[in-house]
Amino acid sequence: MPHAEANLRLAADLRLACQQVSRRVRFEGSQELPPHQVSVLVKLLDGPRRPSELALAERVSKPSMSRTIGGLEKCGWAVISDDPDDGRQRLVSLTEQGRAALATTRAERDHWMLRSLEGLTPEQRSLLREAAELLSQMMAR
Amino acid sequence: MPHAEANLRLAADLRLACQQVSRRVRFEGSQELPPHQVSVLVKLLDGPRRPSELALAERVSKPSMSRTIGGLEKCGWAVISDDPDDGRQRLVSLTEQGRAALATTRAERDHWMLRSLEGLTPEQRSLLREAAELLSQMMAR
DNA sequence: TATTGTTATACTCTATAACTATA
DNA sequence: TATAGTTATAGAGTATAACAATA
Repeated sequence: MPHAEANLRLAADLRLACQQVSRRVRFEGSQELPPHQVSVLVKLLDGPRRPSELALAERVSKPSMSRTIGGLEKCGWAVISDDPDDGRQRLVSLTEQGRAALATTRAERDHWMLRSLEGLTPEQRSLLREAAELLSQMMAR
Repeated sequence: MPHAEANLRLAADLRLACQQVSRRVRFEGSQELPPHQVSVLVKLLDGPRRPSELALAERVSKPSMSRTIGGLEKCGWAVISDDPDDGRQRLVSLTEQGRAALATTRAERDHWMLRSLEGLTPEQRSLLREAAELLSQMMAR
């Protein structure tokens, strides 16, 4: 079946292309914040979260998340407060400095991507716009 | 200028989509080989490489690469030999087992991507094929 | 007794600095 | 003296197991 082969090649090429973009964005786009911190800060944009929620969402262990949010607090990018209703639980919240640090990192990465788009035709940009939307939908499923 | 804003949004969306694909491929696609080992094994596919070449290409320090290739050798996925012409230099080569381990990991990751493509129309697949090719060209520059 | 989170401990990958061997 | 690579050591980030506090 030639369809199956073409699909597999598409899968391989698309995966490699996305991984290459991702890798280069991370290495060349910015060195401000490490990836695991960025990922947690992004989740905190929507509002405060409990450590175990974050650990589950980030697919890391609870001790690892303890350490990560400890680092964020130490840097002044998040604050950890006690839950008044349940003494076992805690709540991690983004600070203004954290929001600013995240914005800087994101802007740097976007700028790297923007430079990669230089020289493309309007048709090529349109193609990538549609592809980005489709990929985003696929990943949301 | 509305063009600049649209381009920035494209850059941000495309970056996020690629990073999301990359992240999920890595977490959900396979656990066989760690990313830094995969990356080195891929470079060895083209032929033997010197440790310092690999360190430069991977953007890691020479001691870090020493450790990585030491691990590859210990697992039987690469062999490290001396250069007969220059006693300072060494050469890292892929073994058949290394080639097989890499193929397995890649197949697992491609399969994950293939599942993500399920349910797409021929037009959508065609869109992603063109996008993958374009992204690949952009990253090669 | 179950749940939330932290501490204790260890492993991996990273780095810089110091060292060995060769040119 | 310069270069290729390794060893020494330390700093992150990860994990599991054991613990403390609370429900």
